[in-house]
Amino acid sequence: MTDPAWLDEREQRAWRGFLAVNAAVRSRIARQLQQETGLSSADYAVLVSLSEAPGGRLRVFQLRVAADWEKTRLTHQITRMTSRGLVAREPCVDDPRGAFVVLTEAGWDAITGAAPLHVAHVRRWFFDALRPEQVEALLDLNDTVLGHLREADRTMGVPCPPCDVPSSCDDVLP
Amino acid sequence: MTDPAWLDEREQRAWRGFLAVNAAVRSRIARQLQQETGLSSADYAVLVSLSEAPGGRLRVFQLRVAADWEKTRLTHQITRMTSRGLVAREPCVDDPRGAFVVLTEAGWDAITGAAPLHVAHVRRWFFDALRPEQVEALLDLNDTVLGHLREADRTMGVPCPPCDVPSSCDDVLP
DNA sequence: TCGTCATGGGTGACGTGTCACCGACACAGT
DNA sequence: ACTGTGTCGGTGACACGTCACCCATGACGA
Repeated sequence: MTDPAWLDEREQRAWRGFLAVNAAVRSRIARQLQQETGLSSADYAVLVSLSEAPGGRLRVFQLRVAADWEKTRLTHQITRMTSRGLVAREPCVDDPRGAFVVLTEAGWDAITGAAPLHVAHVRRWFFDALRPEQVEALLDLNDTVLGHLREADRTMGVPCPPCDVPSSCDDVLP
Repeated sequence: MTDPAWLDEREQRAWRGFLAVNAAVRSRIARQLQQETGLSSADYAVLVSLSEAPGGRLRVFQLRVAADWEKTRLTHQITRMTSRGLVAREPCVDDPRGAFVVLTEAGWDAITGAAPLHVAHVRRWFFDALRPEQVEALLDLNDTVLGHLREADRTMGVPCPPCDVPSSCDDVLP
């Protein structure tokens, strides 16, 4: 192991590049999507998660786990999207303190219109640059780091997600 | 080439993982750094860029290029950091409409205190999980994608950075 | 000399994210 | 009944990021 108090030159480059690439790709895609559809990346992520759920409906905490967001962030996001007519809140009969979020007609239109554009941007700014073995390496790196984080959460007190939810997906999709 | 209107299963996993890993690692590091030092990731990035410049001084547009930030974002960030005493603005004698940003005493203290903690977090949440060949693959991926983006900028109208600056580094450093 | 345009930098409004805190409900032990 | 404690969800204040727009300076041609 090298000196743990600092990063060596390779690690430095790898870390800064890791941040720079992600920020650059995301900002390009977010800006274009915003201009073309009026949707932010956060809007898009919520719409995708809901559109992948049966009936376009999800409990708030399911959406929270699916997107790996903080509770309050999601509450505010839903409030704003409700005021724009993209989603709607519905009370939950089983659990009086629970609530559903449902895709509206306008929400369906928004996500079906935005998804092809978003895919095109992801291709253009990301996958068009990558060779197949680089995609493979990325998959490996993702699994490794996410597994590492989950393992750390597990050995500390963090419990498993409270409910069965498809998969973790942050920010921009698909 | 596969159907350009959609992502196949591997691409989907790679892309969502790319976003999820980055968000998870960054949020963990940002939260810990905030708790321990009161510095946000944006604060830290600015402090690092300034601390790497001779005299801890940089023209505003140099800082902007170094961090690859939007102009207004940097202006607001500097204003906030100035009000907290971490940096100071100084007029530029050469260019009457220019301005310098300078690290204050408190700014030096903040960055020298925060850097070792930050490095420890980057190790813990990121490099501790990675084998050397994964770091190598990440370096390759970074260069590939950043090169792709720069190439796209070049063939379109985007000019080169207006000034010679060390290197692009977004958000959190080192 | 007078427009015109590019550059360096800033301001204000507004959307977004986070923190501290609250309310309602369920369930445990006493 | 009575008080924790945990879960599900929300509110308000404040920090952060972006957009549209402004001001000042300087280069350049008519």
